[in-house]
Parts: sequence; C-alpha cells; structure tokens
Amino acid sequence: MWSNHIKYHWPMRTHQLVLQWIENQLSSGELALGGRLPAERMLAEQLQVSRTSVREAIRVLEAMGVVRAGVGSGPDAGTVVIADPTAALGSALRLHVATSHLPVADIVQTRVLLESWAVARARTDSPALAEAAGLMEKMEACHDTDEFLALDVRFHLALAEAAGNAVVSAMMGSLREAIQSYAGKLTANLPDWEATAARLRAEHREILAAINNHDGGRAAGLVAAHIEGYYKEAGLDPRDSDPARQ
Amino acid sequence: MWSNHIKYHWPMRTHQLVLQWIENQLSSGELALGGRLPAERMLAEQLQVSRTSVREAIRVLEAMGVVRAGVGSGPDAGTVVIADPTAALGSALRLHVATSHLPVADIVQTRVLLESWAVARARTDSPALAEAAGLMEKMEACHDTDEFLALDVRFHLALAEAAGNAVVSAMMGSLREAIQSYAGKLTANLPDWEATAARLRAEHREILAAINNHDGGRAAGLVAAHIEGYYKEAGLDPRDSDPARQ
DNA sequence: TACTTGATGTGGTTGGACCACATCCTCTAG
DNA sequence: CTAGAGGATGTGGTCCAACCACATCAAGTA
Repeated sequence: MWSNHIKYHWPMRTHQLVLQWIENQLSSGELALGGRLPAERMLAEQLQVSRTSVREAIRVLEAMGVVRAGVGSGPDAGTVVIADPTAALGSALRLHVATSHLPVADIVQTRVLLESWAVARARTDSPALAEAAGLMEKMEACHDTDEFLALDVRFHLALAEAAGNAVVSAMMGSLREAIQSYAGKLTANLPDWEATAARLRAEHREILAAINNHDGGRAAGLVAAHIEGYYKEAGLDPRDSDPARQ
Repeated sequence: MWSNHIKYHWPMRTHQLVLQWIENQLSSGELALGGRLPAERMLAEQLQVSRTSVREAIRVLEAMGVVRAGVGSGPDAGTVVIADPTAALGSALRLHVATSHLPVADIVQTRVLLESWAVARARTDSPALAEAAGLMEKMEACHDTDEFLALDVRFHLALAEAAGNAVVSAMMGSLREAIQSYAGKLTANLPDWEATAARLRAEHREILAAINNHDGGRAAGLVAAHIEGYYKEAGLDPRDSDPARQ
C-alpha cells in the first residue's frame, strides 16, 4: 500500500520532489528513452530548488540505471535517459549481499530457478539463441581461463534472453553481477580447470541441443545441474558473503 | 567482466569513491546492520572530500534500501544501516516500467514464475505459512475492497517467504510494488467484485490446502492459475505501462 | 582553404552558511 | 531536594556562489 518514494504526511525532501517530477515526465512520455533532461541549472530554476537537490535526484536515477550523465558538449553530453535495469538490480543485490542480508546460496538458487525457466521457454528462432550458439563455438576453441569465463557469462545471459522476458533477463544479469566476484574466486578452487572446462563445454552442447530439440523440460534440468554442479565442484560456502573483498 | 561501480581507466567520480569506501566497510563487517555511519561532516573530512559528495553517496545508498537517514539526536538520528532490498528493486522496476522498457506483462509473468516456485517449495512448518493462513482467515470475513486487497498483498508475500529464499522474497515484493498502481486500476475494471472476491477466497483455500498436503506441484499450478486468472478477468493490457499516473 | 583560438555550455566539486529538529545538560525556581 | 525551563550540542536538509575539466562550435587568422 505504501510506496517509499511518496511520503504522504510529512514534508517530502527536496530531491524526492525532483525525482517525482522526472518520474512523471517519464510516465507521461514527455521524457522518453534517449531523451535529455534539462541542464541541472535550468531544472533547478524551473522547479525552484537548488542545483544540489537536482543533482541528488539525478544521482539516484543514475544508480537506478535510468539516466547517464555526461560532461562537455555534443551528443554524449548532458543527462540522457537510458534503460539499464540490470545495473540497478545488480548494485542493489551486491550491496545487500555485502551486508550479509542476502545469502549467496539464495542468489545461486534464484539464478537456477530463473535460468531453468528461461531455457524451458526459449524460442528456437530467437536471435539471442543464435548468439548463444555463436558464443559456444568460441568457447570450444578458447583455452584462456579469463576469456572463457567472460564468454560463459555472455552465453548464459543470451540463454536467459531467449525466453523473451525482459524482467527475467534483467534479473538474471543482476544476479550474475552480484556474485561476479564470488564466482571468480571460486574458480581458483577448482582442482583441474581444463577438465572442468571440457565438462562445461559438453554440458553447453547438451543444453543447446535440448532447446533446439524443443525439449524444454530436459533443457531446464540440464541447466540446473550445470549451474549447481559448478558451484558444488568449486565448493560453495553460503556463509561467506564475499570472498573477493579487498 | 565490467561492473558499473568500478571505473578502471578514467578517474572515479568523488561520490563513487565514498560509495566504495562504505561498501568495503559493509563487506568487511566493520559496518553491520543497525550500525551508524560517521556523521556526514566527519566522513567528508575523513575521506578528504566535500560533504556534498558524501551526501550524494548516501542518497544512492538510501535509494538502494541500504541506509536510512534521520535528523535530530538520539536513536533515530544519524545515518544507520538497514536492509530493505525490496525498496531498491521495487523503485528500479517501477522507474523502468515508467520508461516502457519493462512490459507489465513480463512483470506479471515473472511474478507467476517466482510465486509458483515458492509455493512448490514452501515448508509447512514455516512461520510465514502460518501468517498466510491467518491472513486468509481475515479475508474470509472482510468485505471492504481496499482492506481485502491489502490483505491479499500480504498473503501472497507471506506465501513467497514460506520458501525461505530471501532473494525470491525480495524480488516478489518488488514486483508487487512496481505494478501496485497498475493492479489497483485493474480492480476497477472488474464487473462484479463480490463474485471475484469469493472466487479468490476459494482459490486461496485450495492453495494452502495443497501446500499443507505436501503437494507442491498442485500448489504451483493453482497459484499460477490464480494470478493469471485475476489479471485476465480484469483485462490486462500490456501496452499501457502505467494507468495510474497522474 | 586550413588551422588556431576563444566562447559557450555541460556536469563535477568544493566550502561555507543557515535551517529544523531532537536530545542532553545545566541552571534556576519552587 | 526536586521539577521544569532553556540553552548547548550535534544531526541531516537546503541553498548559494564559485571554480574546474571537458567537449563542441564558431569566429578569426595565416
């Protein structure tokens, strides 16, 4: 019933007023993707608030992946509306993992849930699926660990996108980002990387084959085993919230 | 491989430096839940930055549901660490729905996915499940539409929590928040509210019965039908991003 | 014509000032 | 000795006036 961006009974903080104004502009369509906000000084004068408050609001929107601020002049300058839900969700999840309020095990479990669903619903004619196939090809010939892992991230994101649900895709990406450092550290625990990589490649082939075979149920099971197997082999310890901290 | 909060090659903005410092404090445990950040002026001097930059960082953390800022003196004053992942995810989703980048239909579909999974995994001895049962009892006797809807929100959140996955719970809550206004407007479209309410009550009973019967698969199917049925009856139109805007 | 050079406009950062508020401490009146 | 009034202190909230770095564009110059 309540909403954290609207305080009904006590005075709204100034930057929240700016936030609400911008959100209204977005909702009404007067501010669309790719559009530019008025300059900070102009917006401040227009709304009769200080530039400080405008900047605080913009900072929040930037953290939410809604705008991007660029200095100088020209096309890349000014504050423009973008759409990067993954950034917002990822940062938020990562911070809450840092406070030990969101267990890494729950994140992995959620990733399994979302990705299983996604591959079960993947459309075989999806461009994202074609991209996944291409990435898999690259991984066949790739023997550099870091590059392999980077390709692996993009492969799984492409799989998630193949279902055509933007929310699921964004959440998958954010989960990945939130445990990025964790997964990286886990890789160092693997006893034999080459053997693991070979297994991963084989499993990727099986997953794609199941999808192209229109066997969504089998694909989902394979993906779940693929992810859980990796974390299990690397020795996931849910109690440690962030092994990669400095 | 990239991360939006770490810019490797060009100078980091000052508020991001502050953000990183605070995140490190959180990760290392020096700053825990319920703990208080140094006063803005102190932190500014300590990190050798302006108070403005400190404030921008705190504003971001506040939007992420990581801290809460309170004026005055005493226990409620100062900037203290909280843990409200739902707020962050909810605001982010809502904003991106406003930009028409996240279709409402995808949000509903994701909600079905998460909630089905949650009830399938619900533990019958979970306190959240007991709470859900209590809420259902209240709804049996409730004939006020707004109150009924409020209870319904809490009922479904309790169901989601019964699976014991904090990430899934947070995401469920945020999805709810993001389409709150949308769902409210849809309710007005219903031809016969009393009839709908009666159906919802019956379905709630069936869902809880299936869970307590340890029939997770049936519970999941019932929940999916329950949610999809509601939106279908109210006439979900995925193209309209936010019917409740001013 | 080609290049230099300033004008312009953007966000980024800083220091200082003042406000409202809530608590705590001290001093005073009873 | 107690109870209350009133200031001291410290918190975030807000605003202002500068200055910087940067990128583009236009005018002036060789």
